[in-house]
Amino acid sequence: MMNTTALHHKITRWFDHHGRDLPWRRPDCSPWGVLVSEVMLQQTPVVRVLPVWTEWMHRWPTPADLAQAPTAEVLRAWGNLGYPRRALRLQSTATALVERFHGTVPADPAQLRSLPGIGDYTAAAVSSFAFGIPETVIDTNIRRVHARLVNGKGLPHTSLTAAEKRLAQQLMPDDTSTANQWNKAVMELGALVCTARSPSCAACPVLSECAWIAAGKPDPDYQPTGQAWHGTDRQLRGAIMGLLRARDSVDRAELRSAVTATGKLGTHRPNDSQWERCVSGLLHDGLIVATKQHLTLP
DNA sequence: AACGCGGGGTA
DNA sequence: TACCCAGCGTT
Repeated sequence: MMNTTALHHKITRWFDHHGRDLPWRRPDCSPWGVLVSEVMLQQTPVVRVLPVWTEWMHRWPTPADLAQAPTAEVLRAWGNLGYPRRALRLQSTATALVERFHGTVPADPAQLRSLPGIGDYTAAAVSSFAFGIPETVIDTNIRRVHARLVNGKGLPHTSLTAAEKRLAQQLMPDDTSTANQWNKAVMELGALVCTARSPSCAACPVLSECAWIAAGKPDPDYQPTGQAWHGTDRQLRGAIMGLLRARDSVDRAELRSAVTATGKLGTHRPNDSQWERCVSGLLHDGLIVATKQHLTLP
């Protein structure tokens, strides 16, 4: 293992000067605000989350506020962040916080992990960022920095390995305050400098320690297979949700023409089975509800 | 371990 | 066009 103390110093110092001033990082942001930001940031970039988070925290500043909100309004406020099941789970988490934690956010990662939509990453992130508990945080940015800096790989493997977890724990500073700064700093380094596509190695504070640089920046071991979009169920589900966010309801007989008229499907024309599969899937997920004649948000 | 799940910005 | 993004839950 390399000299980790030098890495800690260089990367946290870099963060002090170059870290972004994001609202959920400010000292006056509540743990609830941190939790909301982390859920919104699950697979959605910072720039798209910013305006939605700001409006969200204005409307529902505490878990109790969100728990009491109409779910249809919650889904509309979620807007086009994507993966709207996250919004349902966030409201369910708000209810659980009221019922099980007196309306507060627990600091214990195991208790956080028990909440709907809170996985290993989000539990560790909230525990560290909101409460200063030095949990080992591992997100896609941190994995990529570790893969390059320590292992000399172009990108980490698709799935998180036990070896990666051990490495992340070994790299954690012993000092609590430094450990929490390290979590934020490595994540930010991955987001701003050590990016997936075209990293800005000239701006990197640990360029001279980087195993990937030393190895001649080899290409990733594997070929990423991107998600399809055009014609998929996700596209159609998203188009149906987009229509219902803009309307009170839609007549079931007019669903196809109304969704098609939004233009969100491009040239794709779903067949009967795809329409049926997507509508029943949205019903099953609780993202829409059906009366005899209409579909609406919950 | 692999898959389904949104949507938009970027190279 | 393909890839990427502060992942999670299910199979």
